[in-house]
Amino acid sequence: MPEKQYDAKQIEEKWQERWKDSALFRAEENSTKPKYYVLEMLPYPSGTLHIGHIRNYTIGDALARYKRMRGFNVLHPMGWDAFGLPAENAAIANKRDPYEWTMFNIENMKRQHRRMGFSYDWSREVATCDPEYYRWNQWFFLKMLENGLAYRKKALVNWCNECGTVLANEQVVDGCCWRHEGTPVEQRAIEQWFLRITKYADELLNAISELENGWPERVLLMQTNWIGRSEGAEVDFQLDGSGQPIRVFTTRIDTIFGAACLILAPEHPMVAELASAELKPQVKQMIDSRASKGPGDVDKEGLPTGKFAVNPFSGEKIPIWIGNFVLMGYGTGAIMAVPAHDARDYEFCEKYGIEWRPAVEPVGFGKPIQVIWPFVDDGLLRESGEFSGLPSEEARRVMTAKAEAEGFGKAAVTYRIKDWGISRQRYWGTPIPVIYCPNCGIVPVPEKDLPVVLPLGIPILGKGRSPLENVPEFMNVKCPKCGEDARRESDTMDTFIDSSWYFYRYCDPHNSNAPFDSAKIAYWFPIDQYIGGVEHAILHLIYSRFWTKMMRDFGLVTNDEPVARLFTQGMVIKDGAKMSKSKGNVVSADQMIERFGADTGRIFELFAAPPEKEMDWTDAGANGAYSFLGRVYRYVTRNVGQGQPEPTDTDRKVLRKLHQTLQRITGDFESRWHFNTSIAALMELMNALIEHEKQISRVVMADVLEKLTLMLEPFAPYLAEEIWEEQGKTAPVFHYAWPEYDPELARDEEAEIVIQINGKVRGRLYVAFGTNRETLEKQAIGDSKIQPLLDGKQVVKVIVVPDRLVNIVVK
RNA sequence: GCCCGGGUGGCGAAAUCGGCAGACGCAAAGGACUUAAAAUCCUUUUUCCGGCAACGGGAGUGUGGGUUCAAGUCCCACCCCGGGCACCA
Repeated sequence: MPEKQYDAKQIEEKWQERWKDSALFRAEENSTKPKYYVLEMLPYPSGTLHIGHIRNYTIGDALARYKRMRGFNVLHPMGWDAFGLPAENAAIANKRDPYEWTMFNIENMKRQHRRMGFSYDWSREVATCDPEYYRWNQWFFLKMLENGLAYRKKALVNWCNECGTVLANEQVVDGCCWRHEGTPVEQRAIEQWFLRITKYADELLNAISELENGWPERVLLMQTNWIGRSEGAEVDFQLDGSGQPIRVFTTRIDTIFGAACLILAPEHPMVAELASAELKPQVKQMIDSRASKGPGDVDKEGLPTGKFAVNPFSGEKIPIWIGNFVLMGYGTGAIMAVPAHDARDYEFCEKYGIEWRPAVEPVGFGKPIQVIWPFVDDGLLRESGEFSGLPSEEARRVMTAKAEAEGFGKAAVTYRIKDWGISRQRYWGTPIPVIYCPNCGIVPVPEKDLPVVLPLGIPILGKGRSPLENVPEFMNVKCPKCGEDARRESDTMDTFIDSSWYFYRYCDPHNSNAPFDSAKIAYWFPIDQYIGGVEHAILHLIYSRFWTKMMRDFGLVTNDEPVARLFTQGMVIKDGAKMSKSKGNVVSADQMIERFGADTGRIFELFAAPPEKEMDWTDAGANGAYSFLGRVYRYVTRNVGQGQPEPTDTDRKVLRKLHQTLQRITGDFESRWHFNTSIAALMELMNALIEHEKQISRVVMADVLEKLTLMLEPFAPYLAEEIWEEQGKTAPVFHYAWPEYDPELARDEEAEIVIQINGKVRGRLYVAFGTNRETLEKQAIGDSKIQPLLDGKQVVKVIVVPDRLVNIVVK
């Protein structure tokens, strides 16, 4: 057959037409096959896919296609994280309605996904801005409200002036808004809705050990740090005079005899009574200046109250200060400062000349050791009354017990994680389903009235208050309890709620009676492989785990965790630089496909680097991937039905290479996921096939072409389908089984034995596999190249590693 | 400051269990085909020394030490780069 030129565009358009609107990639409903749920994090519909997004989906799609060929019932869905600020900001900037803007983007990105050939089950597509989706956000919220997991309180919250809304703690980066890098986050006191994620803090932490096999260690570490469990004790100091207790939290109760002063956060409730009239303006200033401070170190500042507190262990009176570095939101908002054993306390007390003394000394060897203050490690207690001489660890136990027995303290655990503030003073999100009634107070919207539909086509103007406040048809409502005039909640939910459970909805996307059918969840969950960027290590991935545990406690699901295995792929950069709009180096999927084709993009993204590492997109590199695919296409088209009529000597060699390739790629899928080496293996196979092109028999040629196509399918599906058809076979390729490799065929004919002298390679032997040590040693020493080198030397030792090497140690 | 990653040719990388460092690709150089270009194909390509050559020899995986017959891989110290956390008491 004459060879044909590779025309990616023509091939890809042809197959897109055939795949369109077909049920080819649908997951089966009542299958006897084992299930496999592979999922890539759903995108925000920002407008266009670029080569950075594509990597994520290419990895997932390769896996989905491979697993189908391995006989799994694969669920591989896609959807849209469609609520959020960018839609609203675009609406303000371009006067476009957020709904229309979002829908337009979804259509465009879906077109790009199809063009890339990703094998999604589009019948399960979910867009989170669809009332049929977000009504279940509201439904969950009501259940949480009922169960005390959602509550409203006035709290200091993170406020971004640019967004004009509140941010969750997880959305504050370096003291600035995660979306506006230069905008410091302010602290404001606002009435907010919170979800009690802290109730699950311990479980979220403990279950991390069960995820260790499937999740990247660094993600688990980040979550561990984020939850920030810390064990210690709460201890009451008494206000000198009134005897009123001031509670502090400490992890180092063993150092309490070294407490030099008590320091309260400026927002601490007792500051009101402790601070004199002339001090109060300074306290207010301290609060304000910290609120407006950006990232970086804030200098420690303190204000003396002139009042004293009594140390419950030593009876000593120590001064009470107010300090800007003490956080109201952590522990009790008050600390005991032990400068001898804490770097921050040391800095503070040195600055203000507060006297201090040590309470713990290093465990020495009888000799006095030079101690550098502060000494923050454990040691032996000194000058600590009855506890002197005890090691720190024991002292903590004994002293906590004493505090508990005498009623001035107890063992306590605090967490860094705080409850999840979900109120956003924004339009484009899920309306929070509550009504404020002048008579009845907070009234949940009855379940039968869900969804509370977000009104469309409304004017979006300023910032600071939800645009919904200006929509009377939405705001004015009768109280469901008493029927009086009432108002709706105008805040909407944080969009991280949408993404906390979307992957459950994929299992039952059109259910109008419940968020999903629990039986379907029991079949599909947990997600076997989740793939996304590491930037979601704490936000999305901790919320999702929380949501799953909450649903489990409501009896909706039986799994404890949503995701069995997580893979975080590396970033895509362009010519060594980060892609960004301002640099103008963002390559859209469309541009890439026009120039190289979807298959080339997929192959190159996998080939250029292992998937967890950063990947540098260069057009020259992509060109290399293109010529590889061209070589494959031309080779197949000119060799279909060709070959020597009789078996040849070369057949064995070619089959060996084929089965070695199969072995490597299968191994990459099953364990390492280093698809860069999979593609390299395919290239090596092609090189070998080209080298031996004319010496391969017809039978072997047909076999090799078939298996080559099957192996290509997860990576370059368009080309695979095309050359499958060229071979006279019936599409689609992924309905055929992944080829098994034959270890007998894959094995090399002879073992190549390296002969070393003192660790340096000096020669080689070719022997049968399994040749014994004695024979190898004899042959190596007797080798004609080796003999002269041993002349006049004394052989000290010979190390023989069968099938690998012989190392002769000489003197 | 603390906690994770990582450092291998001109570049992206490979070496899966301590056993031949640099597979595969890019770029570069030379050549074939072509009126020409593109495309395609062939050859060379870690570095230094010797040789017309086949080839031979030395060095080499951030730096310095160590373990071992053998180290990119294990151990200790340090340097640099990337990421996370950062007054969390």
